[in-house]
Amino acid sequence: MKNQELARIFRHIALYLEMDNEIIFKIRAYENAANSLESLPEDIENIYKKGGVKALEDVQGVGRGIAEKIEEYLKTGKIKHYEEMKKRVPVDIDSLSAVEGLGPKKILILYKKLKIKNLKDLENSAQAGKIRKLAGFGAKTEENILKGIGFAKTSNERFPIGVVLPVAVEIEKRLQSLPYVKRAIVAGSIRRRKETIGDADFLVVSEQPKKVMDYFVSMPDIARVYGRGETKSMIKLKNGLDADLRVVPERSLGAALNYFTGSKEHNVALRTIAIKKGMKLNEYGLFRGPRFTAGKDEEELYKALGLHYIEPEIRENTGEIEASRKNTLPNLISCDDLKGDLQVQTAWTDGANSIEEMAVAAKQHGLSYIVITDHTKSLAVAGGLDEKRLAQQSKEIDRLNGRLDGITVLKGAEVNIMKDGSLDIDNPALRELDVVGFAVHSLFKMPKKEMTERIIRAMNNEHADILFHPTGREIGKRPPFDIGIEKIIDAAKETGTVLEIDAYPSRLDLKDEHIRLAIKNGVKLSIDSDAHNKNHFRFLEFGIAQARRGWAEKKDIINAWPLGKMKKMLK
DNA sequence: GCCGTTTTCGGCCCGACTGTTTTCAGTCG
Repeated sequence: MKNQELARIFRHIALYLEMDNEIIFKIRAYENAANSLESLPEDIENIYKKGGVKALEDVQGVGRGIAEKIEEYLKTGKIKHYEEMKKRVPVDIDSLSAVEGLGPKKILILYKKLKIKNLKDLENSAQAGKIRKLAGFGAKTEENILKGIGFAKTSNERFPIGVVLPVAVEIEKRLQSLPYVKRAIVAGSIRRRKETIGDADFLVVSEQPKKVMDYFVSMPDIARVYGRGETKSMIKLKNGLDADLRVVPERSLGAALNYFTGSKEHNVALRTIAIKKGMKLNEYGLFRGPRFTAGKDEEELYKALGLHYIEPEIRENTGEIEASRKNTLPNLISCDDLKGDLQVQTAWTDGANSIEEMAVAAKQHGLSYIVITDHTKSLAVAGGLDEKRLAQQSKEIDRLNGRLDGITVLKGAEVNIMKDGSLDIDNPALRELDVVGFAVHSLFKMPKKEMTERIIRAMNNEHADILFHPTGREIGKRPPFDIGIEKIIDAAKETGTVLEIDAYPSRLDLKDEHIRLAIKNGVKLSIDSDAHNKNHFRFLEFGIAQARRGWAEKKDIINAWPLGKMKKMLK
């Protein structure tokens, strides 16, 4: 899929245009196209193959000019215009612009005056004291560049939501406990529950902003202070996470929360609506001329714009605003809607706790049923179960259900999909299970066509109920398998197979846009913790967030249904 | 360069902080 490559090129073109002092709107057009391509669930090459340049122009942010550049890239692997730009200013634009405080204008001057092309050149010139002598630069800038180089390696890093959320909530609590703080809220991509987080945004209501700033920039776990102003400060924590804090007056809380929650694209769209209505929207409120119209809370703000309230998880400007205007927003699944968990590992294989311990923990978590899905025999590293051991486990589950109260334990397995698409447990044994989960755990690098066919063949097994972690990715560690997700979704619909949203923080698989695509095609989903110990049921929260980002409703998620109805959905 | 429930031409989101400046450009989100 070339979507990301093209997005990166258009981002570079935008930077080069900025060096040339091109008008801001042309630059934004390239950035918009890059954003749009990055979040496009369909393969741009497919779109082009099906409908040519005309179809490309239907993509948001892509017009005649950029469509032709996409075509050129798909046909020749290059974009002439871009190649010329690179030739004229041959610098490593990604790594240089990753240095905090270094943008296209400064990069151009550094190249022209000092022939700086990459981080190494930059470091040498800075250390030699050459940068401070350039017009528009100074000793402070040089110092910041040197600091920035040290941080550049980590500054682009994104952290899984599962790692960041507890840290952010902790800081939120600390801020909230200060006597001069009225409200403290985590906003930004954390509030939108994006799967990975670039930085943490905190919003505070206080009448003593200076005191808040003092506290924030001197917290014990800070590695660096980027900036500190009257109402805004930026820091880096020792764990590598960047954090921003803004203080606003109370009447602006809703507008500020909306602004700092984003996404940027969503905000821009809202502001455009405000302008069309003869108003102005910023983080302090919605204004008609000098008159404050709305902004104390978000509901009032959306209403004043002629919209229904939009949940943070879907504020990505991917159709939510239109749906809000027409009052066709989804009724998103919520945190307490889940009744069961359909993927749970135990000490029978690579889990840490017994079946009973997992069942008790699940009940405490508010669930009324779980499925035990230990690995199967071909996954030797996990001590996978064979048909005989599965039968033994089944007897233990029967005994346990006789004893347990308020929670039902179902029999299942996480069966391996073999190279040829067959399953590693025979059909008579599968028939005995309540829920057959199945997944790829080997030969991750198969070519796209073979991998897709392999999985689809497994989906056609008469007992195969739920495809676990369908794309196999591990965030920050392993890319997804090369598969045709559209074909998998079609096959799920045809075979009545459920697709999983694996809530394990490093997986979050399926991802949001695939969830939305699956739902659009009438495919049912499950949200499972993939728990490997009794504390892992809390991961369900992240799966629900992921499902909400994919516009999922209760009716789409089979383990939000009562046990009887859920079982009827299975093969 | 994109886009259209004002428009196929004339618009295009808004503000904070820093550093190097004597009033602002560059960068960031």
